[in-house]
Amino acid sequence: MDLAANITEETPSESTLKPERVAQLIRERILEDELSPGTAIRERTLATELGVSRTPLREALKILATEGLVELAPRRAATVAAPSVREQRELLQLLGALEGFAGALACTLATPEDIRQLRALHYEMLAAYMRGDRLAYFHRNQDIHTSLVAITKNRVLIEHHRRLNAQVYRLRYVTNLKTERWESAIKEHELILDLLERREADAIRPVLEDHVLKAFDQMQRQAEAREAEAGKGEARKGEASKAGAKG
Amino acid sequence: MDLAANITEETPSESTLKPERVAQLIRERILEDELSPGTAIRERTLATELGVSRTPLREALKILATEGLVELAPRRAATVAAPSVREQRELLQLLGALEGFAGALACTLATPEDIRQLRALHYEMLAAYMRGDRLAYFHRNQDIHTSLVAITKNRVLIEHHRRLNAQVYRLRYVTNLKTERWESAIKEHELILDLLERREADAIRPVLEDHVLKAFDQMQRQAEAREAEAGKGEARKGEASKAGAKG
DNA sequence: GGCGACAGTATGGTATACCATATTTGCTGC
DNA sequence: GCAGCAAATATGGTATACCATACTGTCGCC
Repeated sequence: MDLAANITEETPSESTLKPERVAQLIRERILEDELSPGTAIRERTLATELGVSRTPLREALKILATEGLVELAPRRAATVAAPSVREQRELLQLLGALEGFAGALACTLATPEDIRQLRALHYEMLAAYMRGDRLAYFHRNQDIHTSLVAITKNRVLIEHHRRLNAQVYRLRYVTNLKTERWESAIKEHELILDLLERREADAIRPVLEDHVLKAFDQMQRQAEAREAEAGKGEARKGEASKAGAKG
Repeated sequence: MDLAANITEETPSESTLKPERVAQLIRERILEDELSPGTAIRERTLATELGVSRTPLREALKILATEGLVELAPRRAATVAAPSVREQRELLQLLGALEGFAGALACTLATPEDIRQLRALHYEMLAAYMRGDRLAYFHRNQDIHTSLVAITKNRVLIEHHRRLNAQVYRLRYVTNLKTERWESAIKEHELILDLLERREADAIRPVLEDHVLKAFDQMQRQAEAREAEAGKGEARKGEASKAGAKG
């Protein structure tokens, strides 16, 4: 029973509860692709690995399932969510809707300082682009979208956006990195900033709504083209999330 | 140990898991106001009452907390969520945004059959209005909004809308019933249906976005007026949910 | 040789026991 | 009489033990 000293937190039970910390740990593993979509989560295994018992781990899994990051089936191991192409598109569509609404609101609410901050992030993103630093580019890109939503000061909106973003995080990562859409994406960002500065709520909304979806659809076309070309060779799943893992 | 036969489900462990069933039970109690906002949820008490142990109950609470229906604080009893006025407005604003987006989408996607169904619900709502059946009126109203969102076929959107709706359910109930806004609300519904039929996505969106918010703001004004009039007399909380109970 | 059934094992589901902490109450001292 | 502290109790947090079920591997029968 003494092998439970794995985590070695300095504050054993301070402000955040264990299930939430555990959930955060798993969240990070999922977002960092240490736990890839479709992976079965063995409760005893992961619990021992994290140095906790199954009870808080299971509560964490319930949280993550409600957030849509893992999928629970009765009497079956929890699996890291592997949204179908259809669901991926649904997620991005809603994400775009939220960002479009946020952008329209931001046209009223954004202070000059807010806009300056966004432009700063935009330039940092450009810098990363020039350096070819794809990870930094990706993160600045995320920051811009997150900051735009944050301008609304609507915490409920911010939270829903955060969750949706987490659900498509890997996807956006791949989308942003694997496509040759950088130029147009950057142009769109510049357009968005301009419209925000000119307070054109009606114009900014459709741009934001389509922004991520466009990237997705283009990625889809590329993926289909690649598939048609390669023929087979490990289709990198992502399609049928309910397919058995064995076989 | 044999007193666990309280629930008396015909299928003890079929498709739905216990924590989710428990969550649903608590959800219903919250929506039906058996558990009113701010109420402390005693784990042992409620667990015994529901005929389950604390383990699935706690998992259910984690689910409900993630959905925003209950609030968890470290080492403190879970409480039924009591959103502040500010958060209530944020919730309604996002709800409106989702419905506005859904309505715009529906202008493209809705089949004549969909629109007929909506009109049917609308007339049922009018019937309830004429009868003075406030509960039926409320439910038909809910059905209309839910059906409109369902037209999009976007399950992610539908689910987020459902959750937001649950969070403001009581609120909308009160809003719809306690205000003298029936006429204008009905007029708005008729406008919405007309615009949907004429496929005017750009016009329908702002109507839906403001629809619920308008009702809320009017209710707020009425509440303030009533408060100013009554002076004191049990302010029916709803304001500061984080305020200490002691003092 | 293949298919099916049965048994053993592993895994998720639930209950319970135990622990730490927070709250409350009563006692004591000022 | 009030305030503060201490102890007891109640309550949430976690671990573990036990149970039911699903999966797997093997054996036997067709």
